[in-house]
Amino acid sequence: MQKRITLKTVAEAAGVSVSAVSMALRDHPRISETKRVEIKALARELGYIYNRQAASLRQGTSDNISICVNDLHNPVFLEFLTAIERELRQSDKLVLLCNAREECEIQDSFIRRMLEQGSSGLLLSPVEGTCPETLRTIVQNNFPTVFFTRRLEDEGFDHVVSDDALGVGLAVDELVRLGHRNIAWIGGGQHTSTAAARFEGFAAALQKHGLALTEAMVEKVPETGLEVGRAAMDRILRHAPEVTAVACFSDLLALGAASTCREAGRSVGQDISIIGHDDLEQSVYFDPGLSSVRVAKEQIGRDAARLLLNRIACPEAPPVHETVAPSLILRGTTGPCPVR
Amino acid sequence: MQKRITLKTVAEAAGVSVSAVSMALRDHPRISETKRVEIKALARELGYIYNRQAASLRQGTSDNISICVNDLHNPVFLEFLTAIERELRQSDKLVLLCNAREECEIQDSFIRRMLEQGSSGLLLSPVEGTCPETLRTIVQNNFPTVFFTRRLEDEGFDHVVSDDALGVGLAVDELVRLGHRNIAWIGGGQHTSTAAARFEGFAAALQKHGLALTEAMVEKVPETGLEVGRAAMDRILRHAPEVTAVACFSDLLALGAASTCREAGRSVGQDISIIGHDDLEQSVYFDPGLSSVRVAKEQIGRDAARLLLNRIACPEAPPVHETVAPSLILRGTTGPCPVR
DNA sequence: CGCATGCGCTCAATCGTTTGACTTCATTCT
DNA sequence: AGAATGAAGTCAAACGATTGAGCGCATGCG
Repeated sequence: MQKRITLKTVAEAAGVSVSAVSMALRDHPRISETKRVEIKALARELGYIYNRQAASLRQGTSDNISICVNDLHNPVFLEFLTAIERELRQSDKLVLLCNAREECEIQDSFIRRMLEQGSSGLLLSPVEGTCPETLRTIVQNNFPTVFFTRRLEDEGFDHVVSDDALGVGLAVDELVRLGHRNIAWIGGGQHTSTAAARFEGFAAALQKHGLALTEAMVEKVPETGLEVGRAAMDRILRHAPEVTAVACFSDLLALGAASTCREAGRSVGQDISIIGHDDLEQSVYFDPGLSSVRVAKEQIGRDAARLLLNRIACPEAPPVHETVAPSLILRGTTGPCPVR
Repeated sequence: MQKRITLKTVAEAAGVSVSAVSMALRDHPRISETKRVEIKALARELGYIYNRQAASLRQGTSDNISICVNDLHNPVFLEFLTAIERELRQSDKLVLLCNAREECEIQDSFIRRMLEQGSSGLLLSPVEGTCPETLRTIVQNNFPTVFFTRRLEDEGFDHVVSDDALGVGLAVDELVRLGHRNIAWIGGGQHTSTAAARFEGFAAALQKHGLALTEAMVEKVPETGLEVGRAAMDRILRHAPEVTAVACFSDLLALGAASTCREAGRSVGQDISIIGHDDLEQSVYFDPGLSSVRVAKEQIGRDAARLLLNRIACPEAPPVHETVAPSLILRGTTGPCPVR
């Protein structure tokens, strides 16, 4: 096994100094056109591999960016990631991804590791119950960080989130307009800003329309999976049969709820209306298509990425808080309130 | 903004040499118990952050491992990842993840970047049409690499895959046992080992049972999403109405197909049987539960990770090829062939 | 002709950590 | 007593790329 090809190897082969090679490869003007071409060709031929560890040790910077997502099991995060990566690829940053699976420990060790690796910034959709220790690490090392999808109470950090309360408000308004009076809620049992805001939006909207919020009509489930939605809907059908419409924290919950309704012989969109939240790419393909609150994922991802680049360039700027308005997408799961 | 805290900072504060601090932090026996405790406490107090770039530059090794997945849109890859990460976390390796979104260029630049970063190994579920250039990069730098879920024709690499042909064979056997004679196929239009093997398994099984394979009954779609499955099933219903059972390349396709059938008024599991492949975690929650070929994701992920660690430890060992047998999981979407 | 200018390149220090060689001092063995 | 051993550190040379300073050499100008 031969030794690693370094600048030195190339320099010796080309009969020039190490610095000349370094500069040639980076198109530094101090090196002549002819030499540059020659050196580059030689480097390629020898199979030279740039050593970023050495480079960034010397320079004190790196051009990779870390993303830590609370849980990839919800496909909505994939959509955020796509938008973020699209934006960051343009600036030739490498994106390193971590799926924290809603475990604080995973998130923690990833962040620490990224600091050790010299990552230049972090995009964070924090896990439920993110420990203060983690935040301290970020602050102490002033690690450029932008929160997205979920924010913290601490106002000192940048964040880009959806206007969750507004979104649920839009959903409830539409259900009321369709004549529904007994509207249930599924989701929002997590201790996250998103869960809190969406439920508050629900409660506020009910109040605005003078509707009651009874205990049997609220299912504060702690997760967002399909199966959880199914079970929650089952409880609602049994304990609150008067319900004709359901607003859900997420599309996954809504799809689960719809499946329970169908099983119970209630036609979704006619006997009972269901609205999700997030507007997953695949929600349009369900039968009937899921009505949902469309979170501006493209914009949130893009803006979070840009904000991070700004923050890296200018660490002392005051924190930026961005709240992006969602919109309502109506498909087949919502319809007029059935007459008794 | 203060300068970065380094070993030197800590050493000066503790009144010892830089090497002493380095050794103390790594529990080197040459440092006494008392000094070690003292130095560690001081390092923590000062907020010392280990600089891995410097360390691995010096050592010529790093302890992070890269995973590149062809496309996270299929949730089955999340399940593989979970298994892999579980295994690697034990050995205190950092896992760096890339979603190649089935684009060769993304995969390519990730791999190159990982070489530059000094990643110690790669787990790769290669994108469709992985270019030879990429493989050359891997070989030339003898970058320890294990392929999983999809393999290459090149026998020189390690791989861990499911026995795809066997899996589809099991599915067809079951459908035949249930009395079906007109069995259609959806999927497998991609240029991947998985697509080829699953379709071959289908064709071979039909032949074994003396059944015909007509063109109208084969939908070689190039993707695996829900919507593609829906469209494919639609074409089958129109052009091959005699079909009573469908074997699919993936669960996503199968779920799409099932949705089309329901829409067309065909009761899935009674009028028509559908079998998926992969056995996604969520497939059990659909209504009716999806029958599927269960790929041993836990085992494949675990073994791929272990294989990689072996490969890293021993780069010259002969390549290992592992094929893991899947099993058949029957739920509600399969039933006896309806009598005419 | 002599001196400044600038081009094109080399030199050497540097980033932070690791590690084999070396030092110092105390203790043990012969 | 003198040599040998060992414990607990220190020293300095790496790892590979970058970069400010420096150095010939040719050209231009007065």
